[in-house]
Amino acid sequence: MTDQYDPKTIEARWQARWEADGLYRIREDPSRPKFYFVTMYPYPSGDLHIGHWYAMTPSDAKARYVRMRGYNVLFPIGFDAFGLPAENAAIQHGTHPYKWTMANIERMRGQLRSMGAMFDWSREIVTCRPDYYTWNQWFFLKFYEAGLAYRAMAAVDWCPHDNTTLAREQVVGAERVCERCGTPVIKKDLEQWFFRITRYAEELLDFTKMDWPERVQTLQRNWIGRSEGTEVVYTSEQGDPITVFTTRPDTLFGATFLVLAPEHPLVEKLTSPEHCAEVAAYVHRARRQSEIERLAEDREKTGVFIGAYARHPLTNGRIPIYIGDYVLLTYGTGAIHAVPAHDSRDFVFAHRYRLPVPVVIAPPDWDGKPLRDAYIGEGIMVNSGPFDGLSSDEGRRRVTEALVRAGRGRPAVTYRLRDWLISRQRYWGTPIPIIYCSRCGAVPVPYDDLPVLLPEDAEFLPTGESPLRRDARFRRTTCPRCGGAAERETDTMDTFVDSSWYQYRYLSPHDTARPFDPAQGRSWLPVDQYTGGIEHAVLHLMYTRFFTKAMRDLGLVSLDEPMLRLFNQGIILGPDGHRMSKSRGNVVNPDDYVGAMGTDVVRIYLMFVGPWDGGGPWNPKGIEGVNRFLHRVWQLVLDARPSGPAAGPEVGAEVRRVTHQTLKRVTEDLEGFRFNTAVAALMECTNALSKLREAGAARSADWPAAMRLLILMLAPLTPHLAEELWQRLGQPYSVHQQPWPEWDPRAVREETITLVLQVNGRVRDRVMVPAGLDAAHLRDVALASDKVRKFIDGKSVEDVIVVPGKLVNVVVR
RNA sequence: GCGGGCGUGGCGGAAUCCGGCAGACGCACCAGGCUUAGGACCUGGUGGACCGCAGGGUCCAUGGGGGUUCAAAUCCCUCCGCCCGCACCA
Repeated sequence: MTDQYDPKTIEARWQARWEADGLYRIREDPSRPKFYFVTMYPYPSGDLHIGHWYAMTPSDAKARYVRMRGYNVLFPIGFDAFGLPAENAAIQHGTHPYKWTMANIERMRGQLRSMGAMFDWSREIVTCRPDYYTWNQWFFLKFYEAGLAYRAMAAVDWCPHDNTTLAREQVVGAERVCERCGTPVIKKDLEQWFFRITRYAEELLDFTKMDWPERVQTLQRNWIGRSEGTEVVYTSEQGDPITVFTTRPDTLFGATFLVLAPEHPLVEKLTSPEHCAEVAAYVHRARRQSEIERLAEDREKTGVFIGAYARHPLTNGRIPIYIGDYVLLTYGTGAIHAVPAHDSRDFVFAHRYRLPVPVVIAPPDWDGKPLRDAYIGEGIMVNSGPFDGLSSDEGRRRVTEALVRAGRGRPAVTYRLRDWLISRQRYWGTPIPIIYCSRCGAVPVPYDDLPVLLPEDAEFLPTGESPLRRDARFRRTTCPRCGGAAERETDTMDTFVDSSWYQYRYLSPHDTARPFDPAQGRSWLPVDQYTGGIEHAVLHLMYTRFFTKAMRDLGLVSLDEPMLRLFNQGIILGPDGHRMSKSRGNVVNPDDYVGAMGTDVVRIYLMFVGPWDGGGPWNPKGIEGVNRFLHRVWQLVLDARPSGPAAGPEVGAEVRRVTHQTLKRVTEDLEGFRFNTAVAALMECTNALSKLREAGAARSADWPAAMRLLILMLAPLTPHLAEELWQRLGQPYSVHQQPWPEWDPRAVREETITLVLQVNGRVRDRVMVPAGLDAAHLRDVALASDKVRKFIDGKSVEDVIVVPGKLVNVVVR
């Protein structure tokens, strides 16, 4: 009898040994190809929960597999340590965000180590430390110099609960709530800092230089929202050009009025004196309305005539000008021409204000009568002067050409993407390195003065104003340009700035001279494999692409994209099928399971539950299955009792076949992140070997090699168990430095196959035949089968389809 | 409204890319063994209906309907249901 599998003991022992040996400390090694593997770093919220394990342990398994494939794998870890929860928790618990964060990090370090992952801890980063965030400030200054960072007054999204502005990406859903706390967001006019991500809108649409999931590409593409169309220039009767954007220039002759956004700069100038009061009231209401909860917003299209007219660029027709809050200042040109017959919103508006609705695209089967609804499809142009009879497609081109010739328009592209608002009126973030001088204006902090340190003793209760603003010692400074009294910017940066470039900092986390060492960059970049949740599809994953492109244009890297391959794992739900949350009380603590059954069990169970991108509910029962499996592996490998009769050579061949077939499957599955089927294959293999051992296989000369193969295949998935078994078989330390085995095509090959015999596509018989019989032979085998003959009896054989190695289908009539 | 995805046993899922034995692997369940007993463990069974004492056999079945094909969970069309993203975007 062997001793029992005791994960607690062996896991502690091997973790200590690996740590002592620096087994996972990575150095450059020109003799091996590099592989840079990054999994999204955690936010130090307190305890590592099962979701972290679900994200990280399969990543670790894949990284280990790649390492065994001969690559020099860099697999770092760090902490996304700035952000609101720290501040909120600190307020709640009467502690300091720094203390709270660092205590959490300390606890999570221990929990992360308990995963047995091959993180290279010597490269750990913590973003709330000055040695990290100083480089946020450095990037800010670089961006500022390049015109990629700018300050502007804008109506920004404001979360009244968190008391801070949000990036547009952080406002979610039709209800427009704060991504973090779910509070409905309001609008505020504030002077804020932006990163000019729109400069890269077009390039961000190009995904050809990497291999990212279709899903993420689609989300980003939708978010960027590219529209091709035409800019059309109308002219007010006072002579002001009024530019509108349309995707349907073929409907230009149907435009019967213009609508400007209430905030449009021309509104004040164009409004006639007798409409002034009404317009002012509407503008006021619109502005107020945007400050009221958006939930209450009705979808009615309202507007006000401003008493002014414009001239149509092609017909010179006289067109009334309205303002309406359904026109957004921030999209297109902030003004539209309304084509009520062919746009639903304009249709409603026109009916409400009794404006004409001329049809200029004939709907199919149109009877010439007024439309009951806007016809938004394409068709043949009518009532459009010289363009009558053209198709929409042709019309779009020709109308645009006519506008260009007349100097009244041009082809144009518009994006939905807005610049990235990075200012946050909170304490726990990177101070924005800008100084305001009454004489010199906004002055960047000189590089030599970095970092602008976050004062440790600031009062950080949220009041809606930046906490730093009330810290006079922080705020008051002198102008770096003129030396006069000046004030610091008191907003801090969005924490997504931190995560936009952290993969570069891992390369040289202790470099005090620059954000990262370019020599290290040349050895490791780009990230070969990135793993993390889909929830960052339009946030982090777009921001980091932007950062890399900006860094490229600043000459810091020679990459176009930061991460070549991306895999989005799913989310693991509570046992009740709901998202885990403290309030629901369904949070699964991995420590309980690790304590009871061991790390390796939890690791392999998370990989086994289903496809990694699927996620799903945690089933506490299911983990027993893999626990049994690991115990069975232990028994199989170590139980030396001779069992069964002495084996013939065919048993050895079968042992080889089973293990090499498994090796082939596991290799292919790990390549494709299909951990669940890899584990299933290993279970089948173990089951098969157990049976074979009963037939005497343990005495065969092929048995020891099979055991070694089994252990090597388990090494990425259950690193401790594999190391222990490897040692007990007397193999050299460490199993994690062994090359991944290659399967032997000869061993994999079956000598006999099960040939499926069908009649008219229905299975009627299965026969064992030697592998490699040719089609004619297989056909004869099929026609010789009694069961097949029973079904062709009395009918004529029309055809016999032979798929060598698989099946024969006899077609009868 | 626009865009994307998914529907397979009691459950998680496999086979879907590239058409070829549907239900791998595991959970749960049932029966048996072991045990004073329970648990653990081991062995076997387990989609449905029907026929047979039995060995076994027949039919049905991958959300519904249709199509292509010798052959469809897989490809195409259509409907239904669920999920996700965006949303007054001109």
